[in-house]
Amino acid sequence: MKRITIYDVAKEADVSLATVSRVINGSEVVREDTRVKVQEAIEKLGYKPNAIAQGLALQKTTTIALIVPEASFFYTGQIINGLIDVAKIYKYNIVLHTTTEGITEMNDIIETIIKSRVDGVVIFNDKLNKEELNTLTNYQIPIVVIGNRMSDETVGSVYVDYAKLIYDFAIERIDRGMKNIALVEDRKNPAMIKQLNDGLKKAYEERGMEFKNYIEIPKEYRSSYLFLKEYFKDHKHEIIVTYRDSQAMAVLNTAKEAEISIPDELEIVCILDSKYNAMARPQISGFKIPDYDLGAVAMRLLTKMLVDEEEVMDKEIELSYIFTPRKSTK
Amino acid sequence: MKRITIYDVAKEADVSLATVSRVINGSEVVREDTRVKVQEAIEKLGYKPNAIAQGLALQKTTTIALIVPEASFFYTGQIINGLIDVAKIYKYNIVLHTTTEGITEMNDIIETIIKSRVDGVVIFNDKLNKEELNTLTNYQIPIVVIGNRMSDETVGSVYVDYAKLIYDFAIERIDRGMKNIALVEDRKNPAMIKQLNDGLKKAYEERGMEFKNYIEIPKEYRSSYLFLKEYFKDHKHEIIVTYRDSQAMAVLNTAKEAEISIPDELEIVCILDSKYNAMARPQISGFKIPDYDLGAVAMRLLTKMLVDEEEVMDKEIELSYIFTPRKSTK
DNA sequence: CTGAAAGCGCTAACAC
DNA sequence: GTGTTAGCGCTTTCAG
Repeated sequence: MKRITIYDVAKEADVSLATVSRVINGSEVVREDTRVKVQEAIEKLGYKPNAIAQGLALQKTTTIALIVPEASFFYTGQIINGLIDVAKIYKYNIVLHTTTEGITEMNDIIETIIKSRVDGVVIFNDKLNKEELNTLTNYQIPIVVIGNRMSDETVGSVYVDYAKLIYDFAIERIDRGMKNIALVEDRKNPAMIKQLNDGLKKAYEERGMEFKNYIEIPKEYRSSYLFLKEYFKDHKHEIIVTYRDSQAMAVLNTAKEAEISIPDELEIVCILDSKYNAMARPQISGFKIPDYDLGAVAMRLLTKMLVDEEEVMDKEIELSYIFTPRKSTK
Repeated sequence: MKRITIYDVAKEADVSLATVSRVINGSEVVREDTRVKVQEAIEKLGYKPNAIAQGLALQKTTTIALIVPEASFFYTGQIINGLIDVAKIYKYNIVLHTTTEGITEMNDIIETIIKSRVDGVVIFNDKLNKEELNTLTNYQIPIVVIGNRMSDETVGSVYVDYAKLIYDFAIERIDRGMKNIALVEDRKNPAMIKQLNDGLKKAYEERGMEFKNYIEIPKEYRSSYLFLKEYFKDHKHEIIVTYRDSQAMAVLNTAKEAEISIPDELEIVCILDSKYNAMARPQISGFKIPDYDLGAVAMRLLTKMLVDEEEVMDKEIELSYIFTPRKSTK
């Protein structure tokens, strides 16, 4: 099947290529019968406009780049779904880039993004430093960050305030007399853990105490599970907070093995809720983070920035969350 | 920052644009000093070649389309990672398309894929019927299917033979006297379940029996869990096979609640293994499917097809699996 | 080894 | 309403 172009259609319909172009783009100024004639020619030849050529002519690709940390599809799947659904509405294509933990290939990614002339980029949380961000903004590429508030004027951000989330939670618990709250490190999400740590610190300070129960997983342990198994031999807390479901389950399993009764002696709370929390026994409490919305709102914000150029107020959008108490909470 | 083009670089370096193009593309025939001169100009101006224009000129986008079912990032994440890693090596970009269960927007997706002039497409399992596939092949777009063997000559496929997998397993168990094996329906993955069902049927037939324990989840139940809770009141099996981890956990939880002892009275096996299987108590046995490899091999196959045009032998690649017995197996 | 010029497929003034 | 034509930014013969 020969590549068929707008010229072929023009010839077939016996009009100029300009007219075909008008028909394709739904321009109003085409007489009905010629429109039909062109449509038929298009149909007959199976013509599909070449988006690349359109992109060149229009200086617009209707494509955005999405950068996500590689391993985390477990946690970002819903966000991506939200993003894609909105992108579909606005006919945007998404090119997917992933960053591998540790390997700083971010420069390569930015390089290909610039070359590919996408209209905008959405990036997950903290994997972007100031300098890299500047490279992008220098090339006038609108950016929306998911997961972190960004103070930068030029980029948008959509996030959940984890510090506030855990702060509110901690204050409430402390005031009910549960002063022994602990937070489990998560090597894969240092930025999140920092926010949680900050929130806890603040809560404790405000109640005239100091937050000390940050449970670090020593490097020599391959998994949280293995470490916690040891940890519980001589540690006790009233509440343990983890970021991911798998860590919550590690706490759950090791606590049970140490014969710590849940929820009577220990409450377990997982920040990032998932269906697996509900499948654990006892079921683990969690915060319902609006992941789908994070993606959808981010994409919506980006399209707005793409249309209104600079004139989008409110480039920082904070979404809220809901605590879902389950059996791991008294 | 003004958009800077190859002309600007040419002017800056005082050469023709043809020469700049040669430098960009690493053509051998450029004298060293002019190459340096051009490089410096590129550096100075911060020039990045416009991939869109290159695409137009070369009739090649170095981009492939990836189509995955929307909800399933949980199960396809690793496959995507494998695919992306290989794509990176060959400098291919990936545009991501998702299909929503039930909604037949496949035609829209195919439409945009054709328009976007990608070099090839990778699609997950069975979400593609013959007709849609033909649309793509008519436009000469190489296709690789992940998850199903395809008999079609023009498309490649990378898959695990689930029928064989479960057949081997069943034969082994039956011969050890465990004749009461059951399979749980999975509405989200009918094609997979069909393969499993076929494999079980074949195994039973060969042993002079009939396979009857296909556990359908009636539509009125919102989750497998709710149904299985009822089911176990008057059903008993020696082995229950599920496709996804969440179903295995539903079996696990409901069986425990029905005071069926695992693994003594009931063995649970999950086809698609995951870390959550290992976190359950007792830990659930599973088959280690080479998901990352499925993606990586698919992408590698596609690049081969892209280069060698038609001349790729062995367009059907079967990958194997490993049974991982855990505590849910005696 | 380098430059001139045609062409990739399409859009958008500008004429008619 | 419709056609003509000049780009969009780059690659690639073909001369020189």
